Amino acid sequence: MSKKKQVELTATELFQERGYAATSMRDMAQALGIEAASLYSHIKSKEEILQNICFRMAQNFFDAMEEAFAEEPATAQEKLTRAIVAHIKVITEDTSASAVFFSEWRHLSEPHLGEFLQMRERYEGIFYNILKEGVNNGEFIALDLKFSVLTILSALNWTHNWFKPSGKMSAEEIGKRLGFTMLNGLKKK
Amino acid sequence: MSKKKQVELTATELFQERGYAATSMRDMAQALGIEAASLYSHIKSKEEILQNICFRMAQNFFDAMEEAFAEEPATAQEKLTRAIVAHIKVITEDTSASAVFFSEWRHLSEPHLGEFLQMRERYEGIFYNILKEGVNNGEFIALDLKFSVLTILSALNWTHNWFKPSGKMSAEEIGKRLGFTMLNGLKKK
DNA sequence: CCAACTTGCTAACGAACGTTAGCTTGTATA
DNA sequence: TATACAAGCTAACGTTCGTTAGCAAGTTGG
Repeated sequence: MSKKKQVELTATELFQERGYAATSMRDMAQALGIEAASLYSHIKSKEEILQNICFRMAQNFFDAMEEAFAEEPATAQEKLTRAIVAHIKVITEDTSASAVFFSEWRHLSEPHLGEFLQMRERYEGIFYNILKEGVNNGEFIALDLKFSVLTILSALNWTHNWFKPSGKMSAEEIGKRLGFTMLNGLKKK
Repeated sequence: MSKKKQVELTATELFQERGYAATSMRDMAQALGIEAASLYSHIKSKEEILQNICFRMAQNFFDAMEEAFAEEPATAQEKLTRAIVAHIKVITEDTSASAVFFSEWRHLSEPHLGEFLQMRERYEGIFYNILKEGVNNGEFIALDLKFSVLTILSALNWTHNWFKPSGKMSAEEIGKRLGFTMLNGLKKK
């Protein structure tokens, strides 16, 4: 692994744990066993690390979605399940970067911040369209689309807080369960 | 409103917007139209503000839960719905403080941090027990309890990100809808 | 009215921040 | 072998941070 990759990995963990603003270059350097000034042999700036994390994760989410829909599923339910599974897979592949992605983007400076927010909006639109299709073709109950997209993403996006690779459930399984819960609810029929 | 209350309110909004660590005393002072040093006429320290926010919100959540269960509901479903509604009411009553509560607690120093985490664990236990009761008495499908508590709380806890008092839905309505979605799912029967 | 308190200010402190500059040593390449 | 580059270090910069100290003016209460 390149030193630059190591720097980013260490930074990601520290950003997750302490937050971007509360993580200093000296913290990062110490964790890597070097001096803060030496970090600049590998990176341009502190923010460059954050940008890399945020835009890489954003791209991962879009890639996963593209793969999930490589072949067009027949139903909106299938689409939703696939979208949820894909989303969870990205999160669980790198929970630290996901955590940073979900909460530290606000520290991006312009124009990166604006770009990031646009990407996010586009991504949410994918879920919106799936739900809309499901409501329109009668698969889903009548619902407030925006509200429901946010509810689903809320449930999904907190996964990084508690997912453990060593835990009982695989990412696929978690995704499937979340999909099931979203579609069927908790109540016994 | 007392000046101390104003300081806390302003700080809450800034903490929400920028994060605790990235909000300086000078930022807060500026927003209040005074100098940073003057803040110390009203507060002891920066962290005192954060402590006040976190522990006040924690208490609010417990109070709301106590009120929701003033009379013992008959079913686990009713309990869950009440718990969800109560939870959402607290969040929507003060979305800024809620946002700070959910994400900035990590900046608390010990022993406050430890206390906070204990309170949080106790609160999650309430949802855990409701789900457990529902599963045991056959109201809910067999499920992984921990996973489901986290799913529900995930969905609920992101509400502060998008709830708008001026929006179409009241807090009660949002709570009811979230409860309905959790219990029944999106799928049309 | 006067003393005590409150609330603001300026000035400053010691510490911490992200980063640059210059140097040294090790490594790679022609 | 000599040169160029990489990767580290120390020292330092200018800036920012949370906070304290001392002062002045306004407010409150006896």
